Amino acid sequence: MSSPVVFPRTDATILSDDGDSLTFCSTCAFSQACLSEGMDKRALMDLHVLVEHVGPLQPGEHVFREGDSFSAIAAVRAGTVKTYQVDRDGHEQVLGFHLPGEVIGLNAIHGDRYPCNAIALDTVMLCRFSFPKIALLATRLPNLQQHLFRLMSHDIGVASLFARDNSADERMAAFLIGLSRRLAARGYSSRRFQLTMSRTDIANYLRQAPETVSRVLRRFEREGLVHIKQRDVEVLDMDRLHELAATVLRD
Amino acid sequence: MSSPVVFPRTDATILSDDGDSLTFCSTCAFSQACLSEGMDKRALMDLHVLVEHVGPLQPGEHVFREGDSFSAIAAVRAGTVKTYQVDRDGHEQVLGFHLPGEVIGLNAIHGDRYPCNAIALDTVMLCRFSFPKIALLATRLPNLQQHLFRLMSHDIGVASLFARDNSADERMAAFLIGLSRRLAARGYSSRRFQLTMSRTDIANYLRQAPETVSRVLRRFEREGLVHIKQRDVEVLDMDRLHELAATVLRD
DNA sequence: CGAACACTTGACAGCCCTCAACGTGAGTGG
DNA sequence: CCACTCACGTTGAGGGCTGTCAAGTGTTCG
Repeated sequence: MSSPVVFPRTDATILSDDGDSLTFCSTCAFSQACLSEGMDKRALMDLHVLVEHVGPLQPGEHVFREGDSFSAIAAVRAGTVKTYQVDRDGHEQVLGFHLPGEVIGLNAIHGDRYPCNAIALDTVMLCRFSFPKIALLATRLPNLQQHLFRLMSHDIGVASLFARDNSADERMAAFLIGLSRRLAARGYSSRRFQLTMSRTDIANYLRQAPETVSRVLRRFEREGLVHIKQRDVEVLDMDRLHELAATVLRD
Repeated sequence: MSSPVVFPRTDATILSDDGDSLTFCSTCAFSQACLSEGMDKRALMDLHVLVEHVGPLQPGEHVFREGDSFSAIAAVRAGTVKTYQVDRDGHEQVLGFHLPGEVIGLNAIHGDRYPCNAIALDTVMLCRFSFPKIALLATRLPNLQQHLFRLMSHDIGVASLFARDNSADERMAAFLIGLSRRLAARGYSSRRFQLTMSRTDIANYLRQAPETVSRVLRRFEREGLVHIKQRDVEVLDMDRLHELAATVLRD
């Protein structure tokens, strides 16, 4: 909990930028920008020189804290990052869970300070991008600029998903389906995966009581929707789960 | 309701771009970008040539509809624009109310289609910006690029404010305080203003029943927090209202 | 082995949604 | 000027979902 902020002091953890970077980043959030046609080799090198590899971070280590001055965004390379705020009563509010390939820190550009905390839930690897530098580079690389616009535009809609007044069942189903899809998009299994966060974190994210999360998951298990052992999830009936989630995900 | 989509066909409503544009836009969402130092007169002209003045739109007219192909963002110049989605059961979900000086359409960049509908609640004037053009211009004007980044970054955090675990009172107070602040930021009165949206829209936005909105507002009135006549609001006790809203707004 | 923590399960209550009825104001046509 | 209509808003009664409180179980780690 009292671990140091690792973000502003990455010097010790920056890996050398060897030739493997190109393949190393093939699953990164910026791969589309990097690999898209129309970006010449020189430009690609500029982007890769910009990257600082950070980590590994241990569970409980913070990536950045609320109020830290904003200087960089980061793509999750491995592990899960939780973003959260703490209100003046000390209550935690989970804003999101960020999986490999996803970008954190975009909500800090406005305001020049991080508006939330970011903490590693397991062993986390990051790619750090100085924002002034990547923004400058984006003026020379329209594809990169467009990619940044898209990333931010995407995040605008995500937060409002679980703000709806859906039932506990629907939100939980949507949460599981969402995880499944995001993992599948990065090449992981969509049917079997691990919950890297506690029931309490899930409850907090879905705006429910931890007891409700527990009850709903148990009921899902009894009804044959999923099989859950500790934090290992196996989806048994993707269709019915999807049907439940549909009112939240709108599809 | 069945009014045509006015956004893709602005030709008839584009006003001439006379010399008054510079003063006309002084309260616009892009004024900071336009007027900031470091942007030469040539660049400023480029931006102003880009603008298409749209409107006036009548109440009930749509700015764009969900699924329309994305081509432009727009700054609200006057009036209020409501954004909303409709789920497959036909239920409406209000995403936000957009006041003068605020920008709509930023959540459409990702996906190339508008993910929601936008409708005028009263008489609305807009400034329309072709997104490909303004993005291209942003590669030459770092201040403009930075401004677009900030606008999007800001919108990322807004949606998560009214999540469900706050009480009806707290959310209503936060809604009123939020309106008050946003109006004040644009030069309007922070103590007296009009609700341009119906109780039903407010309820939908706050994830409550219309009856709850009605009851809460009446109670606020009985307790001397506000004076409400129809849709005219007068804030009588800003401090107590702010105190109520604090748990939602986090300040 | 014991302590701390996470998770589960049950009982109960409260907030708010639903359903229903009524009041109010604006616009219309006679 | 008034009756009428219709959408919007208000008010009341009742019930369900889920949060709160409490206790018990399982797991991890020193």
